[in-house]
Amino acid sequence: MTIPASKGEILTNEACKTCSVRSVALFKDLNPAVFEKFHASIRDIQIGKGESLYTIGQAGERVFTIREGIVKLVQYLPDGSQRIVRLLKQGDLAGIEATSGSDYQHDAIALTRSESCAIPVSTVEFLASEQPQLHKTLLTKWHDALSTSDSWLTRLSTGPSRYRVIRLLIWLAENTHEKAFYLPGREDIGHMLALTTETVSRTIADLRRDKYIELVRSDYARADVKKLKAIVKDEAD
Amino acid sequence: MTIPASKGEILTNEACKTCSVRSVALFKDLNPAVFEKFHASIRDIQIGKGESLYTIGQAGERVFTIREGIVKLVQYLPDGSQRIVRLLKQGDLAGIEATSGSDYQHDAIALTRSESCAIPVSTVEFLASEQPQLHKTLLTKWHDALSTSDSWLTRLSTGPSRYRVIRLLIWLAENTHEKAFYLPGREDIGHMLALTTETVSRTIADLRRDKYIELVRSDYARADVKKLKAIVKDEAD
DNA sequence: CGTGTGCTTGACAAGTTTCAATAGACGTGG
DNA sequence: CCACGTCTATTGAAACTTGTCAAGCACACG
Repeated sequence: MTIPASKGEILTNEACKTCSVRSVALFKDLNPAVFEKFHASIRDIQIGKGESLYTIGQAGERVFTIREGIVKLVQYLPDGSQRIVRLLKQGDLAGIEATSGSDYQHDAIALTRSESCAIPVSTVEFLASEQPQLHKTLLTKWHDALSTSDSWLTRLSTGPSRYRVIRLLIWLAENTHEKAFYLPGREDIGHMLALTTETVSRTIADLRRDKYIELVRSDYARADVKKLKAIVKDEAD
Repeated sequence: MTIPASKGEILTNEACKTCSVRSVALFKDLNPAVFEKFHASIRDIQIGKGESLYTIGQAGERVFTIREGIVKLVQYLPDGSQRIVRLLKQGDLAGIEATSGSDYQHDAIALTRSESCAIPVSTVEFLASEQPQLHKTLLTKWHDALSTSDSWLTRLSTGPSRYRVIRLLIWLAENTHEKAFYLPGREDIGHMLALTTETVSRTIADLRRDKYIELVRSDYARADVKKLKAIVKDEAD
């Protein structure tokens, strides 16, 4: 199921310059002349739903800037049960632990068809030594990851099932530009919130009956974010 | 309750050279001559149980290397309930988000009397520009924080209360050099595991009756780690 | 037009919280 | 030195939430 990163295509320089995530990407502040020299080491990786970018325990040789799609990071307990510890979306960096010389700590699996740039760690390291600003961008990426992790502990793993599901829906709705957002399968949601699929299914069915959310397709939904926030007493925007 | 970091004492250069956490500290690889120039900006901060190193929302001006004690990082939900997202111990870095220019994201409160070194972010930044190795050490610290966060999601926030308590006890026992380890109050444990104090109390009382743990004082315990691991099917050492 | 996969629902069991009361530990001041 | 108040831990009983097991349903795909 894993797609070797080395299999990807090389993107044209032009494609990189007009990239949708350029403004938040790792190399956003990089001197174009310097960047051009290393451009060829970067691969365009496209994977379908259910395919993986990398696997837990693999040597961390590349980081992946997500351009499109949603990727789950999964860890496992000794009994085989799993936990989704984060979702990555446009602009996020997958496999960031590779930049500290570590093996990958998760399975990175696409929830939706995904596009990403695979960047060798050696490229990151070399460019960072030439352009110190990259260090700062990298720290920001670490910071984002840790903030998200903390937020998952505080907001998605605390309180009754209804609140957890609602907070996840708010997150999904607010991290999408379209009116409708991707709604993961009940089992995946369960693995994000430490709940069973049945409990998640009941909760979502309830929220639909109460008109807080509405399915536009089996895996796309629209939500009344304002009302949802009122329920969990989240600060209004 | 917060102790302004600027109030701390200056440590002698000698004290730094023989520091107990020197081998894992931020400046472990630093050229002594360079270090000496910035030594004076570092303060020795000692705080008692219940006092805080910094508070959520404060401008992140310093990072703190913990030399002694246990510090909890706390976040809050809109309804006022709290969640402990990590515990810091000897060698860990508190307030690491300050190095990415962010405000502090938690309340950092001592569970036991604690000693730490307060290092201005400006010092870290300047030294990093002189000694690139420091960048790598810093990335390692970020990586440690994120690994711990992931592990709290996977191991401490998943499964029945008994398993969560046991996994926390294992963590506490393994992160202590003495035979007995610090056992936090039931309420704090509850905030780490997303359980009520009553549930935690019952679970710990049960584990005591079943002889898996034994209190040597109200807040210190000894545990049969091997048996505990067998229960949660953790890989034996 | 079956077959598979994922979603929903029901009924019951198990686990957890809630509310309330009691018991212990500890420090203060009489 | 003991009495008292405070704070934390423990325990019980009832209410509630979530998990488990089992069945039915819907939609997609071959």
